[in-house]
Amino acid sequence: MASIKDVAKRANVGVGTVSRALNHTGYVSLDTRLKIEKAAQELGYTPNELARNLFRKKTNIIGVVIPDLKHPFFSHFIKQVEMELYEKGYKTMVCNTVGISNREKDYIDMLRRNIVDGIITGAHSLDIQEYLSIDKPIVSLDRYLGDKIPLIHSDHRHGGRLAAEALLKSGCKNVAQLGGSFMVDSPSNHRHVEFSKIMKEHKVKVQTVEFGWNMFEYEYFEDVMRKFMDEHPDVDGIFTSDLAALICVSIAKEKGIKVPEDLKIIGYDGEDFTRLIYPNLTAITQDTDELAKRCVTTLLDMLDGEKKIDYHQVLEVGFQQGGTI
Amino acid sequence: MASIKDVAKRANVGVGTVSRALNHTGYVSLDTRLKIEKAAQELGYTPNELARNLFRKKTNIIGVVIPDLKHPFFSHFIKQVEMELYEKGYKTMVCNTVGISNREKDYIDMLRRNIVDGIITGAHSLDIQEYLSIDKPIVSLDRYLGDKIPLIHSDHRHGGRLAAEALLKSGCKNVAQLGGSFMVDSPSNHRHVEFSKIMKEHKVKVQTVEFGWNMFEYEYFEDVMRKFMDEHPDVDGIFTSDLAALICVSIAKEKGIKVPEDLKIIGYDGEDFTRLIYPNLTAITQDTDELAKRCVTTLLDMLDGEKKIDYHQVLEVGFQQGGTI
DNA sequence: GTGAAAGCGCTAACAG
DNA sequence: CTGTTAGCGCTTTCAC
Repeated sequence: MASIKDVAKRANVGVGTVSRALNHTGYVSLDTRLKIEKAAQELGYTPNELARNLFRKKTNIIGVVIPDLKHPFFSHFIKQVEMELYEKGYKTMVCNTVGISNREKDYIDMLRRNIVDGIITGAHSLDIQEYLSIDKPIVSLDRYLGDKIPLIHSDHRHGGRLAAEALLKSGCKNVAQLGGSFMVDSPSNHRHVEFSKIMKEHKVKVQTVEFGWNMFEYEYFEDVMRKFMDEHPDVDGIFTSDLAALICVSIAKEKGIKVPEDLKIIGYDGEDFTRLIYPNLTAITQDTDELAKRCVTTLLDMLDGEKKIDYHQVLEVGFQQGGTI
Repeated sequence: MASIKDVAKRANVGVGTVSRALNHTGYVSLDTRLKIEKAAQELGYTPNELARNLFRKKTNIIGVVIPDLKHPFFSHFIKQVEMELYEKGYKTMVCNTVGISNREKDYIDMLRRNIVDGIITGAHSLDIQEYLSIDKPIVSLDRYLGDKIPLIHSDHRHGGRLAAEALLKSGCKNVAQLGGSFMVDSPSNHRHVEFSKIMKEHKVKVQTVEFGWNMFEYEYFEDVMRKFMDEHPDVDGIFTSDLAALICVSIAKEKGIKVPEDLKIIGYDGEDFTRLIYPNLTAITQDTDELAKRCVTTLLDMLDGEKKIDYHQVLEVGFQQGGTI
């Protein structure tokens, strides 16, 4: 690989001049610039980013840590994050935490080692403690990581309320909610708290089933859902994640349970694939694109250092009227 | 940030010794090692990977270029790739090419700039020419990029055959296949060639609809599928991608067309979400996990330099019997 | 305008 | 066993 030295030699100039010429920084006479460009061209010179990185102490790489790249919500999120980052001149490094303990810690380490300039994390595995000691740019999606780390999430409480109201309005008397692990303190759990609260206020029986910690596999949801439905044939309304909701619709159909007549189902997230069935799944929707955008701009603002940071951003949820309620 | 120099100073030793002690390379007396470890500890020292990278001319980062991170096949693929790479000590950088021209080129540039050690590409946008000039490790999924670049793909020809046979066996007389752009020479298009060939051999009418180039949006598939179904109510068998197939099932239901009685539908890829409907989608399945694994091991073997590389790996496809055929 | 030189933080070779 | 030194390739003063 040709280095800047080779170019300098070939153009009969110093390396500094080559650097200035190629980066359009500082004065270089047209004459020598052309000489340099020609030499660079002939040598097929490409600057070595590694050397630049070392000098600048910056890689322009952002790490994105999420539980499961395959999950519809997260794959949507990361796609959008990647596109936003690209537009701003950054590259995206990804990390699946599911199934492997300590990966989140590895990633924090990458911040320390200067491999990434910042991190957007949507993972829920690590103890908060680990984060408190870091003073590099981190933005969190859906999980409180201390006051120093910006937190961005949908208004899940409102999401829970909307779901509850929809089920109530359609006359449910015995509902259930199945949701992600409540062990971690995440705003995303607020939907279940709120849901439960409203149901109780209306004297409607509500059961809550907790999904296993960091479980995102399709088969797992199916197992849990099937078992639940077998044991509770009397439940007339279910509130759960998109994936589990779709599975629920499918199991209901298999069992000959009429949806929405005998069982109302409402999902959460409202990703694309909930519109792949007919009728569509009724769901509370998150603005995934906007969540991604906020995470990116907030992180880049932190990197910038000048901008004022909003440490707690809450996005509105929506309602997707489908045919399952 | 504390550097190795600081540690050396604090431990009253030379930087070389610190390096050796911390990396367990070369001899260091127990005594000094302890001194060094203590100093490193106290300073909260973490080696700067950037400097290492520069020295080693290696980042341990692999770039993965795919059309669309949100697409179920690709998000599955990339999840698996990421996990395999992590296990082998590599990090994964991702790149969505959809919608943005030239991103693939940007990525190849990253190889030149030493930002990534190698690339796994599943994208279909760039002219092959660009690849021919590269002599760094690249592995291609589903697209022929010249004899120097290992090509890994499913036996799509067989996939097309299986789909055709299934449709024939169930008595279809007038079928259609809708598939990805045929402009690029990709083994994945072979399924349509084979499908068509077999149908013609059996004197069954077959229409072929080509999806737009690099289109992966749900709405787009819905538009195309709906239009097609409106214009061809007489078609009794459809072979298309998972996503489009599911949409097809949904539209059929909406229109009151009985599946599989009046319309047989068979998908391609057989990702998880085809089992989210009841009855499940009948589909030709790819072994996505194995594809990912092969891509990773092949790339790492190239990086290794010692191993013998298999330049053309073809994986068997499977058949998922659902209820749509 | 331009060249020389220092240095980013680390590793490896080479004397001691 | 350990300290010193010479780079890795680039950017940026700082003289000339």
